[in-house]
Amino acid sequence: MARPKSPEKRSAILQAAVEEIAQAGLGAATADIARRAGVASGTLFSYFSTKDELLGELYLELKREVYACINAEFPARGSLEVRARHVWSSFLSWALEFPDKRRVSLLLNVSDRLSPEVRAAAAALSGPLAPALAELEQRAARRGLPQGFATAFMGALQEATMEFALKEPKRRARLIENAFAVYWRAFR
Amino acid sequence: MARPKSPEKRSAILQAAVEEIAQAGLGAATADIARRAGVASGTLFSYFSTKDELLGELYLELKREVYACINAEFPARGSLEVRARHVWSSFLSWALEFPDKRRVSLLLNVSDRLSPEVRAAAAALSGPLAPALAELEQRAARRGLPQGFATAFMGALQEATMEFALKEPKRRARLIENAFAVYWRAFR
Amino acid sequence: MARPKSPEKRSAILQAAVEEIAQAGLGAATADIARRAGVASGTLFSYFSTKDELLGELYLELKREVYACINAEFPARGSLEVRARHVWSSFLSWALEFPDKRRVSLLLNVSDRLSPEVRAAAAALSGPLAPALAELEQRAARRGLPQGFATAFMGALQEATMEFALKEPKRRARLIENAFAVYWRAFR
Amino acid sequence: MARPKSPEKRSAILQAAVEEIAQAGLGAATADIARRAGVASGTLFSYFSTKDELLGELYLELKREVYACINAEFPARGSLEVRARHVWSSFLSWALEFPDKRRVSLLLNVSDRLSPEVRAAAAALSGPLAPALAELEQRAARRGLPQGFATAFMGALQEATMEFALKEPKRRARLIENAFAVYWRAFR
DNA sequence: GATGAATGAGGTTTCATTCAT
DNA sequence: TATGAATGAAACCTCATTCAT
Repeated sequence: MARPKSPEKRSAILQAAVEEIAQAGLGAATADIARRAGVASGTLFSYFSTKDELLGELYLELKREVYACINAEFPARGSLEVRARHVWSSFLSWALEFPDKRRVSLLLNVSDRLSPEVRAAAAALSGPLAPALAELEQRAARRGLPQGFATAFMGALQEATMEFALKEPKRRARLIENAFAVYWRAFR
Repeated sequence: MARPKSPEKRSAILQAAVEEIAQAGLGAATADIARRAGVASGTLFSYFSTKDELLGELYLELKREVYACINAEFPARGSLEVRARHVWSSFLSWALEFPDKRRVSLLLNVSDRLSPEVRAAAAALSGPLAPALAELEQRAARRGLPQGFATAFMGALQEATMEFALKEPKRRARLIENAFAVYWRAFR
Repeated sequence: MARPKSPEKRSAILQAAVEEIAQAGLGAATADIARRAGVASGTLFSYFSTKDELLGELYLELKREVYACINAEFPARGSLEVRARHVWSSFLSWALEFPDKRRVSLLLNVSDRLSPEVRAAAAALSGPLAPALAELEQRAARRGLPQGFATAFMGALQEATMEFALKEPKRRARLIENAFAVYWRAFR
Repeated sequence: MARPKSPEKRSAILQAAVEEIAQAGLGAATADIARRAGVASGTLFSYFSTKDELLGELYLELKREVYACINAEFPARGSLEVRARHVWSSFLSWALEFPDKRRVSLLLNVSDRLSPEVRAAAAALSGPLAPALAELEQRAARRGLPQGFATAFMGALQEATMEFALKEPKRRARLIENAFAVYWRAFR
């Protein structure tokens, strides 16, 4: 199964899935996704043998995209604060530019439809960003917090920040900076 | 009246919904919920006319429960830090004691199946806890953060904390305290 | 079953059935009928052991009512034309005064929910009106038409007349008279 | 296209609907209709998106059929009597040949499940038959009867005739002719 | 006798997936 | 390979009827 003959079609399906799921939730019908992608409903299943496989691939694709975005122009030699701020703001840029993708990513993350394999694969995707996170984790550890906490915390705070940034686009830049200050103060 | 509609049955349905949804997601079948509650499938609809109504009531019930838990023994005359710590730890103990309820609450919150009315009703439920949150918001405002941010931030950080507290029950108490320290440092 | 302790309740149920069925068709829910009648849903079944029994009784009641209306002031000694005209116009008065009852009667008649017994009982209800119809049948027979045709014809023509009388209440009286002329010309 | 949606299947569903509804009324289950048509229950909904749509299409199909039958060999240049007699007898032969279809048509007509659009579309279907009916209406108008009455009257009388023709197939031809004589006498 | 909560079969409709074309 | 018609399990919800109170 799943023999991608045309990468364009594959992308079209994934993109259509984002839009459809952002609107209708994970219950979005495969037929609707296929229609929006401009392919036949059966075709979808020759690219993804199962709806769950589609969801898994979609999740990985979205993760790949965020990480690509964060890793682009990553100031690998900057101070930890500089690197942390980069992670912070480039993720938020991406999330604010593609709110549908972010919502789908969240929905998938919270759902029980992602196999452990997919979750593991997603975790392995972070790339050059990883060392910076590791340093943050060290600081967290010094404060008696477990491995992974700093990252989870950043994610959670970004989540909260997003919500407000979407409501008030005008103050967006300031909000992002001020929220980072909160984060940084906690770990400095 | 022949037989009053029994509050026990209503509770049984809500409780069954929690368990079923925690396991199967919001797509859990009403028939399964009814079966688990020990009532006929039709009975569920005489307590909640619609699946969406059931979900809404469930959400409110869960919110009522957390707030009841937080407001119990609320140190209304303590310092802000004391009150914030109370909110922090009593919420976490509820969430850790009833992880299913927390998960369902989260699932509902993220979903698009809650009517604006329900969301409004849920927001109106916080009670004596409200003034403490308001004070936290004032501090956030002084740091250029929008109204509501402090609360959202606390929620987000609790979310992250939960995840780790569930993984390592033994270090739970320490984790909760340390994570609060992080929170407090950010706003102090 | 079916032990009518309170004739008022029985009537209330039948009246409610008329209104509910006129609006919602024969699929009207017994619970809705009961509610409209101001009795408990279970009570309905102590007056009529089955929905079909209710429908049958309702049909008979309606027939009784039309016939009572037609037979009141029946000009038993008038010419056939006088008597036929009386049947004609008194039926139409009733039908126009109680369009709901007429509609329900029609719906029941066309449906397959009336037992042969009920149909037979209904046919036996016509009373003093019968001889007049018998005379009309004789005339029809002289024209090579089968037993029952004249009556069925009158019913069908009344049906058509009703439809127009309901649309234009102002010309009602003239229409009724003119339509009778058509009927009478056919059999004179 | 993979496989064109087959007109045979569509017809089979409509035909099955006729049979099932003739027997069980408009409440006939879609699943039963599908089974009788030899298709899966879901298939029915790919031909007709809703039960009501099925009913509407069925009504139109039946109307198309009667009109086709009446308009075949229509003596457009005959006298009004000749043309009226053609309408009369061709309708009756259709109705007598397909009593189920006639019953379903009647049931639908009396029900409240036909949208105004469908009723309008049905009315627009009469074709070459229309002018003849118009002439009949003129005659009715001269007798003080409203627009539409002559047609409704013919329908009503046919209804009555049918009933008897079904009971006594042997005298059918004579009955039809004699009943037409009654009609014609009324308007001559 | 009256009530209305409880029942569960059955109704319509959706949708992931298969497979003939 | 791509198509979309076909499938049928399963979902939500209704309702006639029963029966404890």
